[in-house]
Amino acid sequence: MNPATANIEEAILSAILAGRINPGTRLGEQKLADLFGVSRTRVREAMMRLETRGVVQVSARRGWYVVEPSAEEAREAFQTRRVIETGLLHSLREVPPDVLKSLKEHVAMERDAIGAGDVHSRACLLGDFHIHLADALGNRMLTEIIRDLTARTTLISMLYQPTEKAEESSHDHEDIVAAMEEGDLALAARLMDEHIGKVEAGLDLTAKPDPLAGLRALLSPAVFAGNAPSVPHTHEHPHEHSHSHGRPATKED
Amino acid sequence: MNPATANIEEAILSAILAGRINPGTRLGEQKLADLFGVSRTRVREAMMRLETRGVVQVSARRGWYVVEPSAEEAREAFQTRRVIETGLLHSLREVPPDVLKSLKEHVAMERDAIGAGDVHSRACLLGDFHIHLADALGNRMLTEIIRDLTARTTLISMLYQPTEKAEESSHDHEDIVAAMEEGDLALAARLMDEHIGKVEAGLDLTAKPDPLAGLRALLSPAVFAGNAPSVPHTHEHPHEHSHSHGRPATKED
DNA sequence: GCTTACAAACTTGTATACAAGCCTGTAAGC
DNA sequence: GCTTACAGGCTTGTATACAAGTTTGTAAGC
Repeated sequence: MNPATANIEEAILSAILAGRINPGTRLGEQKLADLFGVSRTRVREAMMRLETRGVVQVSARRGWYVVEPSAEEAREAFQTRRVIETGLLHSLREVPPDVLKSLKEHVAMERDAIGAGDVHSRACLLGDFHIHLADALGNRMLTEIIRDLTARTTLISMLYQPTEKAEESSHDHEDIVAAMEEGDLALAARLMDEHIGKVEAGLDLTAKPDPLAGLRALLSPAVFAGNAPSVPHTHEHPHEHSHSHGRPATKED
Repeated sequence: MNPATANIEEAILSAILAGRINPGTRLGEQKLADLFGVSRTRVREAMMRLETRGVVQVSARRGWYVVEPSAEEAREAFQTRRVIETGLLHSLREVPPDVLKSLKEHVAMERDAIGAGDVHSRACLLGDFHIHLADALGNRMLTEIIRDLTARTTLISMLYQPTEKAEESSHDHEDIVAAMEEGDLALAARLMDEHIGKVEAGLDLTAKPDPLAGLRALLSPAVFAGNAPSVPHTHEHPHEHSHSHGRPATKED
């Protein structure tokens, strides 16, 4: 594949994984072309690839948007992750020592980031745990699949997660690795199942992603008393939610 | 997505799934554009999407080729399928009656096709069983993932499978469905694991895909006795193997 | 007869121009 | 004051032209 196109694709995907791009964000072709110093053609290629991978969508003649998964799609994504990640642990007969070592190191880094209050790298690390696990197996197909799924669940969390549970997630990861170390992979699989279930349960999927949520929060209660001032022109695209209303970008696990 | 692009993508993918396009086949942009009555632009879009999905590859300024998975990639693909499909069965608590019904119908169709000696639809059906299983769950993400994986394993089978085992595969499918009917999903998962393992074991991954295999078969032993006639010009691309040397296109399961 | 060099044809890579549609801002009419 | 119609700007959709590289066919030289 063209290296420039691959770079754009990778840059956007990892920005999503790191929680640095919000769901619903508009990605204009020309703007990205200028940003990366390439022509629109390349950007379009990258976008179409990302569309195939399920992280962006095109709205005809309006632009490319980072996906905003529906509640239904969220359920599917978590189900899929559960199937694959428990299946992965179940299919293992034993855990290679170097894999175990690198997973333990990863969990240690999670703990440190949480202890240091480093919100950003914490968010990255928590999502990366699962990718790291797949990667450690040396199966690139599986790694890529899980990467794409993680991108989606990251976006889902940004839309639906009302609370942060970084400590709990990290603890779960620790327990999973401990079970792997003891060679009890069935237990590890069960813990993973519960872990993903917990994360999913922590979401509020009934709360439809509300494009106006950020706006409403700004409006005073007087608005609802009848004497409403006209909604100020935000010059914001109706689909482009600014989810950047203070809540740190946390990943789903 | 553009409907024309989607059509091309779908047409090529399903042709691969049906075993009607061989691995290594060259897919020229202009040729496809003429065939589908669209411009090269659309064809390129479809090709890039298929590349993301892992079924075609581009060779710079030479053309697009249907992938020829290496032995290593073949192992990864089967491992991935095993992980996902056993994970899927394990994660099920119970099997909805309508799903069971449709799976039983599918297996019956397999039997009929085998009985009737209908090689082509048999090949289609055997691969479709797995897609059908995922589809029956109503999880579109999982279905698409398995579809892409099945495309790859289909190509792998065409490259490496020395023998056909349609009856055995269909029997395996029957047993899996039977276990599902009895509600013993752990058994179903184990059977699935063994089934995929059997299919993989049936391949000869040591036999590297040989671009000249088809050619050698045509040459008389005299060729190797020293007085070799010059190899006839085949006007065939060096990478374009004509795997269509008699063996019916069989899928891996 | 065999090898090597060269030219022509063909294929993809990339950019750009223009077409088509959507959104926003403004003004006219009620 | 409010609604509706319209124009302008902006963004993607699509095709096409040209650039760059690969393969193939041919002929000259050894």
